[in-house]
Formats: sequence, C-alpha cells, structure tokens
Amino acid sequence: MELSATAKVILGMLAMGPRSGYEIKSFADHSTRYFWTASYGQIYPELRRLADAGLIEGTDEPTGARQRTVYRLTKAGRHELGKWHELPPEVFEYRDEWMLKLFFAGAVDPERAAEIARGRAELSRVTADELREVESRAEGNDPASYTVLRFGIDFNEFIADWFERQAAALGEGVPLEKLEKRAERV
Amino acid sequence: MELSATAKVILGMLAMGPRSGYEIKSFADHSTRYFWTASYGQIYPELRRLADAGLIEGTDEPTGARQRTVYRLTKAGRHELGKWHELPPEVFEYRDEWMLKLFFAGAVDPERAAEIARGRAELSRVTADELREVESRAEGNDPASYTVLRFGIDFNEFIADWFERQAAALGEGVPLEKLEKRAERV
DNA sequence: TTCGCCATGTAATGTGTTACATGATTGT
DNA sequence: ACAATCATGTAACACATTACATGGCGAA
Repeated sequence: MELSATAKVILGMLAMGPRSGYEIKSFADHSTRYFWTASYGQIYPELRRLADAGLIEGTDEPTGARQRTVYRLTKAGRHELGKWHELPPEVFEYRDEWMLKLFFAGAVDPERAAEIARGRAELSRVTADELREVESRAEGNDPASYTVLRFGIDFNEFIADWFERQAAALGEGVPLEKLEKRAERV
Repeated sequence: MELSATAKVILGMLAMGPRSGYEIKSFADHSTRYFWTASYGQIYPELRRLADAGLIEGTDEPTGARQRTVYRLTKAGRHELGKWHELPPEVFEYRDEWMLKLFFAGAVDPERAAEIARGRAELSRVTADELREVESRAEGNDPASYTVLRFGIDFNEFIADWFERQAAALGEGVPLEKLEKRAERV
C-alpha cells in the first residue's frame, strides 16, 4: 500500500500516542513543519481514508458538546508504518527563491546580490531562533527526534553564518558595522 | 502581474541569453534543479503564456527540418523580471523524508536511527560530489551564480559531516549534542 | 541501422494550499 | 461579552510530475 505524504506524518504521530486531527495539526506545526508540512485540507480527508483502510480507528471523545474524534493505530496500521519506515527514504525537495534570485543576479541586477545573501542569512537566523524556542519547551525527547531538532538549529546557523560572510564578499554599500553587529549575535 | 514558479526560471534564463524550451530545460537540469526544478509539462505551456502576455517573443530557428523556437525577453519581460527580482523572496520549501523517518524512529524502530542518519549523510555526500562536477565544468561564472554553486557544495558537505557524527552517536543510543552538554555541565 | 540527443507538446493524475463555513469552550 | 483556542470539514484553485506521443539529426 502506497502511503501519501500526509498519511506518513499521521501514522507516525499516532505511533507516539492517540490524537485528534486538530492535535496532529498543531503538533506538526511545532515539530515536523520545518521539513514536512500538513494542512487541514489534507489531514481530515486522509484520516477518513486511513480509517476506511483499517490502518487507524477513531473513537468519539467529545469535550462537552464539542465534537472530537481521537484516532489510534490499529495493528494493521502499525505494520504498514513499520514497512514504510524500513524502506530507504525517497522524498527530498528543496525550493528556495533566494537562491533563484541570487543565481540570476548577475544577469538582472548585480548590485542586489549582497542584499539577497543578507536576506537569506537573516531568514535562517530567525528559523534557528524559532527552533531554539522549540528546544527549550521540549521535554523528554528521545534521541532520534532530538537529533532532528538539533540538526535544524545547527544547519540554519551554518547557513546564516555562510551567507553573512558571502554578503560581505559580494561587497555592497551596506555599512560594515551592520554586518559586524549581525556577526556578533552568533 | 503574478509570475508562476516556472515563469521565474524561464525569464531569468532568457535574461542570460536567448534559448529554446529544450535548452532552458537542459540548462536548468545542470544548474537550478538543486533548488528550483522545471519540467517540460510546465515549460512549454508557460512559454506560450509568456509569449501571449508579451513578456517574451519566439522566433523560428529550425535546424534543417527539425523545428526549433528560440525565445528572448521583450522590453516588457525584462521590466517584469526586474520587478520580481527586487521583491523580497518568499518561496522556501524543504521536505525531507529522511528527517521524517528519523523523527519517528523512537516510536517506530529506534534501532534504525543510526542507519537513517548514515543514509542522509551519504545522500549529501553524493550531491556535493555532483556539484563539484558542475563546478569543474563551469566557465566564466559571475560572482553571484558561483556563490549559489559554492553554497550547494559547502552546505551538502556540512550535512554529510554532521550526520556522520550523529550516526556514530545514535549507534550508542545517545545523540552527540546531549553528551557534549552533559560534559560541559560537569 | 540503431542509439543518443535535439525538439516540442498534451493528458492524466496526484498533491497541496487557501479560503471558506460552522460551532463550542475557556479565560479575561 | 469577547477573544483565543478547540474542533471538523469542503470547495476552488494552483501547481507539478509522469507518461505518452511524435519526429529529425548525427555518429558509430
């Protein structure tokens, strides 16, 4: 059975414990979203498909009159998740508009190159800060998921440092002190 | 005017010089594909749309009886490209199945974590080698596009080194970072 | 003559986001 | 009473890949 992108994240999260669709989404927004997103428009229909296929099962657990369905893995679901997990990963997608603009800068507007590099550095600096926030709130992480988080932090810091150096090298009319201040923040 | 993802790469490449759809595709396959892909199914329809909108114009330049249409930017196209280039970049997408599997390894199969980390390292090592190949064939790169290439190499090497270290640590059941922090505290 | 490359294009299918729509509960 | 959050779901639209389909050219 072929699992959709959203099925993979749903099954994985249910392996960590029973959850509602809403909880899957909000957990994803604080964890996997940096490398694997999921939207309601995908989650709810997929939850239904997975239940129809017998990989998960939902039980009604309302809060007062507020409807709520909590899903958990079935034996078949756990088996399917295990089969997927054993397979060599295949999906790797990276699309970065900063890189595209920088790539064309020479033919479009060479003066802009350093500015783009600085912007890219800043983006990764902000992302690293967000991830450090996630890290400070995380409790009892197992080694593997902590590794993923740590990778996010280190790799974004690497990118930020790298492009700050390049922005200086690509040389433009930004006062040096501004670059230096940014470098000090590391 | 809103440019589609494919319009951006087409316009940028035509700014470097006139090209056929086929040439745009093969150039993209050797340059932007690492951060911005384009397929024939998008390129040819988009070429028609851009020509209809007056941003590019095509002239018939067949090779013998083999049909061939070479496109170049119009004044309006160059203007539109410039407007896009000035805007702060917005698209950043990163989807990595290795990270997803590693993230769930604790709940699915902890023994597999080190293996996934090693696989991820290997993937980036191979990509870095491919990019070094591209670098050796590249001639007369302008500083900005060379920066993009160099970034690809350095960042993939960083990832490969990082995950090789982690694979060793995960093999022992503890991520490196945690060991280091523990050592610092003592 | 066959293979690899040049060259253009369409159709089916899949994937995913965004906006919309509805309504309950909790804390201030 | 209001805002934030909990909670579920659909419809329209956009985007992209893959497979398919066609055919010429040049070299071994």
